[in-house]
Amino acid sequence: MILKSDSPLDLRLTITSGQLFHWSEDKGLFKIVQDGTVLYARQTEPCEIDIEQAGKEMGSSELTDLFSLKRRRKLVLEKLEKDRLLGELIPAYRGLTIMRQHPYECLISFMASAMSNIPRIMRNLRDLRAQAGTRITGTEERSFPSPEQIVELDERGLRRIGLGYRAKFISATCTLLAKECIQLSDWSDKDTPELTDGLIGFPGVGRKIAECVALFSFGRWDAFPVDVWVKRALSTLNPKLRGMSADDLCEWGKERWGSSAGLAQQILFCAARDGRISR
DNA sequence: TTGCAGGGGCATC
DNA sequence: GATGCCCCTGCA
Repeated sequence: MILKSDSPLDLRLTITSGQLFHWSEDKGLFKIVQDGTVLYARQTEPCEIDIEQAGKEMGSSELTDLFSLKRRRKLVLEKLEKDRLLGELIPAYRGLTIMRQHPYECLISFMASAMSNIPRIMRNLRDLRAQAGTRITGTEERSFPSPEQIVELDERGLRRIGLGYRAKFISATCTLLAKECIQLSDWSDKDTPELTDGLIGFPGVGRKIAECVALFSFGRWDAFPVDVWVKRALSTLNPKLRGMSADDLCEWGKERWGSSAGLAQQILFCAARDGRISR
């Protein structure tokens, strides 16, 4: 299946931008595992991605949604380009978009990311899938385990994977999800503050993770997760922000960029990580 | 070898 | 609101 975008869409930039953990690459072919599906995606043109899949088939509208192709990204970028802090960074990240992941998988994945680093996070999550997930037919991959499967694995199993102190939180959150039969997708009707407050209700989930889940799985482009990279980027670009707490910077970012805050955040994160914002 | 930081959160003060 | 602790890894 061919996915077409009305503006440049950089598959590599998007997949490797730190928003998604369940992927691997072989010579430009990206394999993405999510929600019982394995996607094999390749960039064919600047605005075009070729996708094949195995397991639970996604329809074209679901794939369009996954890559946020219905969003007016061009308008968002035009707005950010006029911003004094971000303007010069935009050309390098024009093809970057925000994907829309499965909410539950996104939540647990970002819980696993706390005080970690990307290679380790991806390894932990790959091991978690391998040990507790269900085989996806037609592939060697296993899906992300359900809350029940993680509860069964137990905190000890999660610790053996190397999740450390995160194991207790992940186990407790999955116990809650299973016992209360909570479907996070039912939370789509909530406005963003209500949604993030609800997510913060889970053990081990604070402001940062809640904003990530709102942005990366509920399509809330008004969310603004602040991690150490974004914090560093902001204090370099605007010294007045130095010393502000992550929570205050979160408010500041939402205030400044509104419905474009999420993409602004992702650009700041990538630029800081890529060394484009000199310290 | 040791020390430290890495996409946080929570309890305690 | 600040501080210490949670657990593990990779890197200097």
